Amino acid sequence: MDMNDTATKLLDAAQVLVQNRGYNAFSYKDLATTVGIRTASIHYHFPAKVDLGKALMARYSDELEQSLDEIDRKGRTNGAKLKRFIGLYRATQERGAICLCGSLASDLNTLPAELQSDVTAYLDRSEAWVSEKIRDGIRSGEFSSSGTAASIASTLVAGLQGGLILSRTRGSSSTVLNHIERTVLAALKT
Amino acid sequence: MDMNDTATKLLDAAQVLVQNRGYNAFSYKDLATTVGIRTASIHYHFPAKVDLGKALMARYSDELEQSLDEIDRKGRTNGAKLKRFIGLYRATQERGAICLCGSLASDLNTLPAELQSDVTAYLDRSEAWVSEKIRDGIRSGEFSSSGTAASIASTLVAGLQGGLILSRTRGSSSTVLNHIERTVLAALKT
DNA sequence: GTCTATAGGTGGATAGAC
DNA sequence: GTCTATCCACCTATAGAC
Repeated sequence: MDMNDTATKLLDAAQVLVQNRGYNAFSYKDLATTVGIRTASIHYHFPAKVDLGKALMARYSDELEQSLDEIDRKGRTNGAKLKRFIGLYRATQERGAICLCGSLASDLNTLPAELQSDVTAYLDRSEAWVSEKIRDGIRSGEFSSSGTAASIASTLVAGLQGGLILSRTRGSSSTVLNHIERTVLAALKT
Repeated sequence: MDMNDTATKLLDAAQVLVQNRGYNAFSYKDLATTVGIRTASIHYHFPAKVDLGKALMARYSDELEQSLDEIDRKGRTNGAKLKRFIGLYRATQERGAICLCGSLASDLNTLPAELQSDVTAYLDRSEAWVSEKIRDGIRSGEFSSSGTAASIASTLVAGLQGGLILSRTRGSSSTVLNHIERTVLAALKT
């Protein structure tokens, strides 16, 4: 899979546009301008917009799995793994963007059903992974929480998605993600 | 101000549409169909779409102030006040909607600048109010937190906004807001 | 694979009659 | 205040030449 083929360039450009403007606010024309071809040519690679959306979510979900694998390999404690997970969102924030999935989720009711389910699956997967790390940490004594793993995981994922959205109104100096990290990690040491 | 005049009906319909589908995904035609007039007539009340958006935010911000006033009057403790604040979001969730401001914030880069600043102001105000309750609670000894008021306030507001967005992918049985309430209130008793 | 040309629909918005 | 009629820009998508 050539990283410079047209399909990949289109996916890259589309992802930036969705993360910055939303699924309904970008057009094949925007894409065509960015990549340097005509709108009709895009339809050769992605017959309909929903096909582009599906491909976007497929790639984004693959990348999530790779990131989680890497975190599981490199993180030495569950706490360190959670910090690395939060780091994924920080990287998005630094680009002034929001999560691809958060963007799609906020437009959920306007999406084709086949795209909705991909969004749901991604968010479920994120939450399940976080929940697992917290559960492990509680079992091993690393954490000692008064709350359940599910409660804290839910709070973290919601906070990260909302935090990215809020931080765009604050500019690049936003400290929302730091606040969330601190609060959630503190909740794991009660 | 007649609650049944056309302008109010238009605002009501537009608010539902923005909270369910987003600012860019609703049209004057949708509005016209709902209210039972023609699209051209809408322009008499709101010359441009941005005027409608501004009016929507003005009303929503007024309602926030009223709600916060009421909460300050009726809530007996800071903890009770925070629970009531979370209750505002629960009401939105039960309608299957998201916060008007969360919806607009996720489309922020596509909005006219004059609307962007209204969104920012609303979110800042929410966070400032929450922060104040937490600070009061810490001072009075009701709370005993290891985190700062700003950190926890930020986490709560981000969590609520993100929580509403996530809970749409989970259907009406979503318990995200309960999780957030539990986690944040626990963070105030460390 | 990419192009030109075009279709068919929808967007916000305006002019002017009533 | 609401209507009809209309404008022009934009959207996704298709047909068919190259």
